[in-house]
Amino acid sequence: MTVGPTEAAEPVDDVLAALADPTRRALLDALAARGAASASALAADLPVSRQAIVKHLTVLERAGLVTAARTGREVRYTPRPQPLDATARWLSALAGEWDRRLAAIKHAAEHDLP
Amino acid sequence: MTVGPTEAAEPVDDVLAALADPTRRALLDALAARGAASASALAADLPVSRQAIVKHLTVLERAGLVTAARTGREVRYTPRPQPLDATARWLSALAGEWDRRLAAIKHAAEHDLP
DNA sequence: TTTCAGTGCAACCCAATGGTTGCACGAGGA
DNA sequence: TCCTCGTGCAACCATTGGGTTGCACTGAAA
Repeated sequence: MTVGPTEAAEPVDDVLAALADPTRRALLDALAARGAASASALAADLPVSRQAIVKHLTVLERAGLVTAARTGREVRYTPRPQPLDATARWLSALAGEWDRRLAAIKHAAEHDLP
Repeated sequence: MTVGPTEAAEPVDDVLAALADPTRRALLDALAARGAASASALAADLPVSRQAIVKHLTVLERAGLVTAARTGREVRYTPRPQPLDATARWLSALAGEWDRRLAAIKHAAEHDLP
């Protein structure tokens, strides 16, 4: 699972960083509601400038959470659920690992030092 | 599920923000490996100062990912898997919702505009 | 062909944040 | 009792990052 200290370029890194910003989450919500939209269209909904939206979309694209597709003079962005699901699984696995380790330590404590 | 734009004080917000930092993830890894440890002990493992560790632990505690317990003159921190699991579920549900919406939009496009 | 909506690029601003050092304080062990 | 280890607090620094404004470019409609 490679959760160890040598976690350089962890795939979930970009996703977590992208999801950490509330504006970005709102942006993803708006995108998911429409199915696909351009930066300008999204800027009309959110209380930030188009340029800010574009920056966020770039971050989201690097995280694989959206894909960009140019059609004529506009660029439509579409949400991608896959990395979301992958990260969910990663988190879940990590939680499981913690549970295991903590249980093992507790068990050892109860037996070796009574 | 309240994923809407009025997502003030979203419970996963703190968790995502906390998990977004790689140093913090390494810190959690070290903590989970030991089961529990003090800030000073953790500082011996990671390449940052104790004070930096303390700051990170504060963030993690606010996110519910660790709990602090004082024993004598030292404070031992213990990882808490629960918010991790909750966030995993939240992400998974969000991914599911995206899937639903995108499928519905695709379906509508194929039928209403043939 | 002229006009206009949508993008792309760049410079700039300010607040948040990860990190450091220095020092004072309190609890335990020698 | 004295010394020491682990904390807590505060000031401070550099960088990142979210956000804005301004301008140049391009494709499509009038």
